[in-house]
Amino acid sequence: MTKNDPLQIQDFLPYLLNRAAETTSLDFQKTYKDRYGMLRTEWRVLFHLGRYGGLTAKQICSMADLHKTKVSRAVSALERQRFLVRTEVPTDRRNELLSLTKQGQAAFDHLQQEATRYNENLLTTFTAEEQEILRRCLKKMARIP
Amino acid sequence: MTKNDPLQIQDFLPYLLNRAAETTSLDFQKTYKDRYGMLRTEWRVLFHLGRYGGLTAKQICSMADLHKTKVSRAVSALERQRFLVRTEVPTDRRNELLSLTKQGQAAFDHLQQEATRYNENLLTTFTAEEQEILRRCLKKMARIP
DNA sequence: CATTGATAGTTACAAATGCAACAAATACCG
DNA sequence: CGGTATTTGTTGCATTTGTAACTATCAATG
Repeated sequence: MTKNDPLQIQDFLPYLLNRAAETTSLDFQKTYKDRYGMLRTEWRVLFHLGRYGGLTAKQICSMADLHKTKVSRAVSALERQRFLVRTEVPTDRRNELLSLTKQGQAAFDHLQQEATRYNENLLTTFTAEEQEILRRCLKKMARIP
Repeated sequence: MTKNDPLQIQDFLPYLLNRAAETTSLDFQKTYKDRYGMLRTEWRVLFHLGRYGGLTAKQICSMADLHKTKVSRAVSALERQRFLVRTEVPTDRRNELLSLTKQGQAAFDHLQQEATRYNENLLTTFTAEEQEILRRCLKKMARIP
């Protein structure tokens, strides 16, 4: 690709990233949508709570780079389905500590396994070096430290 | 990462891909949203038309991996803003050939330049080898031939 | 050609999202 | 203290999206 060739769409990274993200997300969605009735954001919140334990909505917002309204609604949905509970933090009653119920933990355990399997399966087509580079480049573009 | 370590969220590719896709898409959106009043799908359709000339909605669907309703609405919006026109195909009046107006072509020319610049800027942090691997891995995951 | 089936594209309705305004609690500062 | 500003989280409303049903045209088959 010389500098003056017109840009191919498949070389435009936001486009490529969106397509890869959609393809893989829709694939993996099969794992949780029907069985647990979760949306993508809910799965993402569940994953954070399962992986990192009790968190406040604010913490999830910044860790997952999600807007607070999206998190607020995902938390409500997960609460409604009894996957998590809120507990007041007495020292600052603006915060609510979110933690998984037994049922939420079970769902997380299962989905984490599936996620691991999906991920490993996806990565098998790449060499170790490619995996390493891919991860590093994606993190940089997503501005994840 | 040994096989039995729990999966880190930042190593789960659908998650990483979504974050990178959102970050870069929102960045680049600054270029077209205010100035041309386009949404992401509309920019995507415009890009395809500008890059590959007259196409039918169906062709755009399969090339861009977009659902036909999304394309239909994007086309209507682009038409309303006089970025494209539809012309009947006499041999099969179900098809409509979509082509850019002068104004649409001008917007495309400008945005393609911006896209190239944005892309090159994003890629400068990577080595040539990394760029190559990144592109290849993303295409494979997006199932782009 | 008449009937049935397929294809291109649109539309109606429900669900999800983004944005701004909001309420409640706390922090800051005279 | 008392008032203003910040922070955490929710809600209302407009916009966008997904799904399914729909229209219009064409193809295939008897």
